[in-house]
Amino acid sequence: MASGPNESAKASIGLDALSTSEKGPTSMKASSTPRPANQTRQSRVRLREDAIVSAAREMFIAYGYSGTTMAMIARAAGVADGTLYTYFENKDALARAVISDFYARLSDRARAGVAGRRRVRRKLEGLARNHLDLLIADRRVVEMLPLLTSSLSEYTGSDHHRMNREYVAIFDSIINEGQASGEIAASLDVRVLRDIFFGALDFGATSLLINSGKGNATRLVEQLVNMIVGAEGASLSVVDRLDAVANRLEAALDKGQTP
Amino acid sequence: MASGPNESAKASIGLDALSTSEKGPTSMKASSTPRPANQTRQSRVRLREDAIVSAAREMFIAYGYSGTTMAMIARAAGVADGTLYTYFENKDALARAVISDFYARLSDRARAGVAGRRRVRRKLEGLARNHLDLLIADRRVVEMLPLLTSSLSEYTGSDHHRMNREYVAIFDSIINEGQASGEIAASLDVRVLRDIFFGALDFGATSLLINSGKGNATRLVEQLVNMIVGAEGASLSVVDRLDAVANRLEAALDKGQTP
DNA sequence: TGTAAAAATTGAATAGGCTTCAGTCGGAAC
DNA sequence: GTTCCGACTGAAGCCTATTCAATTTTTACA
Repeated sequence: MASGPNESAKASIGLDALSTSEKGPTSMKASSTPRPANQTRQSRVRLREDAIVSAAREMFIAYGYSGTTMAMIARAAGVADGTLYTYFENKDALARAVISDFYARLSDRARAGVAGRRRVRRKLEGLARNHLDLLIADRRVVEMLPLLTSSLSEYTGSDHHRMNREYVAIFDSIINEGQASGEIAASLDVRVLRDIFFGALDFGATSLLINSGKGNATRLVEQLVNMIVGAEGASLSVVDRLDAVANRLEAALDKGQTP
Repeated sequence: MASGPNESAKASIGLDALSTSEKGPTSMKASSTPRPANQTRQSRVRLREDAIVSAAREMFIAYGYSGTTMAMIARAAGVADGTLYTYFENKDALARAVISDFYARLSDRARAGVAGRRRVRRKLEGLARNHLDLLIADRRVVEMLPLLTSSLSEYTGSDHHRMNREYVAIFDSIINEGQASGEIAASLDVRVLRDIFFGALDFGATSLLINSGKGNATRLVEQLVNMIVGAEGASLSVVDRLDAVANRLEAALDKGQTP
């Protein structure tokens, strides 16, 4: 419900990265000597891994992190308790896999949503809407993240950090485009815009859930994008525009006077 | 603003509210028949409660929620394990008390910081800076919140919800003032501004911690406030109006030239 | 196809943390 | 001085994450 069936490759990507970095059951031998006979096993393993992650996601969403036990996940995935530990080092690693899966879906959808749009404003709106929708659907998954990063120094360089960077790059490139075309004030710092954009959506998602809002999501997205694309931040840019107006008037006056 | 500043009583308020709603050791008898002799005992109890909450906060900040055990808190507070349960129903309730304490401090500082300033812009800057600083200092405390609200319906009407509303009221009143004076575009929805303001600060705090930023906090606060107070949402319309004015002047000049 | 090696799976046992509760302590009331 | 009552204690109980020896399944190879 919250997520839906695994589209195709997207989940695999996130999980691939995890299975090798966390504690994948796939041996190095398998990757060095890919034999056809191995594929069947690998695909079976992959399938089971997917089943475990899916089961975990559903349980986490339904009961929260501390509210779901490993036994519950095992039962839901149709495996024994111990089997979970063949695929994931511990409960935290399993939760991280769920989050990675979420990120992969988020990025995929974001890229798809942005791709079809021409104007910077529309791209930002699409990105915001997609982010907001997924955030609302999988809120509990996202909320687990701070719990799992015991120290920030350890977060830096982690898989999640990488995935987050990749995702944010989509936003950055839109901002760059907007600043190049003049639709977004060049005086605004991309890093600050990031905080505003994603922070507002994060908070907005929670607000919407608490107030069980309906059309409010649209209002939030619209006003948020307005503040960024309207060339707003810049009282500076207002000054610039005043300059431009003055220039135009002067030019017009000059033209009129010369003859 | 919203209420009176309680320099000394602040922490007590939050804890009072908790100790009665959670599982306070203070009997109803005590409040119905306040005897002088009782006060000593009560004050001792209050002191111990404070000690437990302080110890819990320090442990939570140092080791995170799941990383701190009740035994650790008990040792740090100088009491036996079981004593914790005389004051708080369980680990979650203790964590909630820590968060309530944090909220109380946040509100007090915010009111104090805003009080000395005249201009809307300065008030917002003060509020933002205070919020950011405390968020960075007690990040781990704040991160526990989503964990403790198992269901959003249960959050509504809770102590935290009430405290959050009180705190946000400070922001709201500044926005109202700004919109009345024209410094903030009236077209901007307060609810959306809230999400942007607090969301950006929340995200910004994490960003700053990850990048171990220095002067970046100031930049974030400045640009964020700029986007709100710059009369931005309206900056579009301001720009439009300037354009319109320029057009009219140009047209008038052209007309004057033609003859 | 048959067999040995390797991988995957199992679930009972272990370990550790939250929570309880029967018993002890210390001050207040009279 | 005695009784009473709430505060306090810490060992025991329970629940859950995690381990690991034993078992089953799969693969490799003759």
